[in-house]
Amino acid sequence: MREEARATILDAAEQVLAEQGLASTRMEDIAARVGVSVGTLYNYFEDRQALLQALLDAQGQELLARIDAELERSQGAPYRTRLPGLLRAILEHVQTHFGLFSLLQREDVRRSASTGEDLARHQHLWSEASQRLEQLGQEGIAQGELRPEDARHYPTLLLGMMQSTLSRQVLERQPLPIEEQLGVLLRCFLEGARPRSG
Amino acid sequence: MREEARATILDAAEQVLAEQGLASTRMEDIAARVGVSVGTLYNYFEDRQALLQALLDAQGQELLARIDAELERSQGAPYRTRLPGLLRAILEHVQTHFGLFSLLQREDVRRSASTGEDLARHQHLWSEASQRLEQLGQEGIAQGELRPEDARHYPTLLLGMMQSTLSRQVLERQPLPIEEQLGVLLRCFLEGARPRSG
Amino acid sequence: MREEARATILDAAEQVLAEQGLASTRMEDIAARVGVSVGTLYNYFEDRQALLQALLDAQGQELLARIDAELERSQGAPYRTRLPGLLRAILEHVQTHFGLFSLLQREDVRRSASTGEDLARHQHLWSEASQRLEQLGQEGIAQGELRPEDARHYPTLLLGMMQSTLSRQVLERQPLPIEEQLGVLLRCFLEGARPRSG
Amino acid sequence: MREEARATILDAAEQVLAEQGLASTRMEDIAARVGVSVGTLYNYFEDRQALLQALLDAQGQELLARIDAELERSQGAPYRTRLPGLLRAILEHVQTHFGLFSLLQREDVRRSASTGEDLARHQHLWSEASQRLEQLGQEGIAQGELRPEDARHYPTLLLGMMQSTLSRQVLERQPLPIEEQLGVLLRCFLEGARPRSG
DNA sequence: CATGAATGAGTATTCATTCAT
DNA sequence: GATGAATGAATACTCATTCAT
Repeated sequence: MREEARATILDAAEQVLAEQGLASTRMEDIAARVGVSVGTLYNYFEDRQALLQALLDAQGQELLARIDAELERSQGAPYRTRLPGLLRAILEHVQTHFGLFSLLQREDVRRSASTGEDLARHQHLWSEASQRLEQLGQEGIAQGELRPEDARHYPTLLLGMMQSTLSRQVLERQPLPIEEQLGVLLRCFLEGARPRSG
Repeated sequence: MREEARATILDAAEQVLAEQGLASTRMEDIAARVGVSVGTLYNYFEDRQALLQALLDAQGQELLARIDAELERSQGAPYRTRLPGLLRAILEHVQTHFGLFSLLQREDVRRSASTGEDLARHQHLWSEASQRLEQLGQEGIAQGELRPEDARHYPTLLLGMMQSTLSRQVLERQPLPIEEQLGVLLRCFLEGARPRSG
Repeated sequence: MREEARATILDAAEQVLAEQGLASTRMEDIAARVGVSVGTLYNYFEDRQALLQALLDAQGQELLARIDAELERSQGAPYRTRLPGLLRAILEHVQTHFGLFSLLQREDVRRSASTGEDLARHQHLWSEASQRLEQLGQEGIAQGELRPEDARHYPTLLLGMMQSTLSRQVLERQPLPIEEQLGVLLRCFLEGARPRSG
Repeated sequence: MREEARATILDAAEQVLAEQGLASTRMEDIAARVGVSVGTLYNYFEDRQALLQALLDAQGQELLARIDAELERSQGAPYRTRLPGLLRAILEHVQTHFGLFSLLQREDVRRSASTGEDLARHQHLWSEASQRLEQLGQEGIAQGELRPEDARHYPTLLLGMMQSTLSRQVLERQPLPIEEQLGVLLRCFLEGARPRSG
């Protein structure tokens, strides 16, 4: 199966990339991890760039699929219930693929592309995810759970808080249980840092 | 002046880096931007790594200096006044050096260091900035302006929101006036997204 | 065959080295001589230093092997017969690889090694060869053919005389038949320059 | 004084050369040793090659002068007395400048010269020294102290024995007193290694 | 004359990519 | 389809040399 082989390669690529970083990951490293020779990589991907791109695309698709699945699952539930579910889904995905998630926001991928195609894809993923969050946000507003004022910034802010939280864990090598992260995020996002009187 | 020359080089390096990205910035590009030959770069910096490191260090120092200056200026003022000032200082700096700011969170810098020294420096900058934010946060708590519960996460969350906001502007090529960003950040951070009744 | 390829490269390297000298032999020169591209050299040797080292090692091994073979062959024969055989073996080898032989006594190789490992190997080769000569010398003493007094200097002196003889031939571009060299060496070493009366 | 400055530079050059080797001695190293700037070096020597050449020439001249002085001093004395004096003079000189002496036999110097001029000078020094030894040898023959048969090889052999003796001392880091070296050399050269009966 | 910052040609080394087997 | 040796363009870095001060 062609697709199976591609997936195997992408898995290996993600591992190596997470371990060695973008710049120091050589095609041979990936091949070695898969257990094949470099030539084989080129039978499945046009070139290095295409492989990386495919990896990012795959990750993006997986994340979106996960988001959609969660939204599907919780359909009809109230915003207060759906938001935590969605955030947990994202947190879990991003934590699993943290190495790549960092890469997603990195410029190399953008820059190293001769065309601006990569940038477009990245933008696309980001905006797709934002859209889902925003849609849910509309529900929140409709249910009186969110201030409508800053609505269009909520996705960005939420994603930013998630990322910095995860980054900090990596830097300090102190992983936090997902539930705790979730609690902090929800409290701060929904209630704000200022005490609510009464 | 040796220091002057170093600064000139670092300026050029920042420009080129922001334009071309870490991976595709060659020493010759930087030299060309300064208007000197490669050899000259090596008269001022041990090697490529040292130059990049010096650049990051300089940026870090500048940011911390700016933060400290602002804190100094607003000393004694109430938290509600000081926080916006501090955030504005950070926003302005980061916006000015956005290209590099992205770099700061990129792994290449971490990975390419054999010793892991870079990681340490990055950690250090990050934690220094966080410390300042946290100290101010303590004031906020003391003045009853902040919930003490999630205090240790506030710096991380604030920095994360700032970064994602800036990232989005870059991706969408729609710069936001600083005052507006500030407004969104303060409202969301302090008041939260959920409407405050009454 | 990996070993075959390595040997081919080493052969080419020796030629180029002998023609151009250590300092002006570029990796590309060697590659060109072999008829491959530079990259290929690096498929077989870690780096320039490793290639040179391998070359010296190979030469050393070959010389020692030749010495041992000759000693083996002449085993049991009287000293007066064995010495000429041994010297001829050495002379032939050194004459064949004269370019490299000069290199062996050159400092670059020593100095360029960060670890001093090269020095050790050179010492080792030199002392291995000396040992064989010394052992044979012991036979000579036992058979009453050598004064025991300066025994420990004989190997050094013999090797020195051989080298200077060969050097002179190179400088003056007047090669001497091996048999003649052998004659001079044996007469001078054994009988001395002062006439033996009677 | 122009000549004085040149001499100072050459002294420094010899030191650095002996310490670091030909390949790793940079013009700046020499300048630093003298305590001047690189530019100054170029005020006294055309280029690096010229400086090195001047150094070798100076050494050669010094050695020849020393030999001539010794020959002058011992003029009229019997061969048996003059030879040790001459050898001692050479040994002392070579031991003093051992670093350079090694260099003298190295090919880099020859090869790195675009013209074959260096080779010529080296040949010249070598042959000048040999001539002196040979002349003395003629006396030895005339006085019945030397076999005439191998006369033209004596200088080469003597110089070779001296060099290998010195090399060995360097390699083994066990300096030998000059008198002892002299003894070994004279005995072996004059008497040979084979016992003289009766 | 001395200085030493600037120069830039020259080289070792890497690694994505190809293609004959 | 898999292989992996060969390729060679690309790049960091060095250091002899120059020349304005």
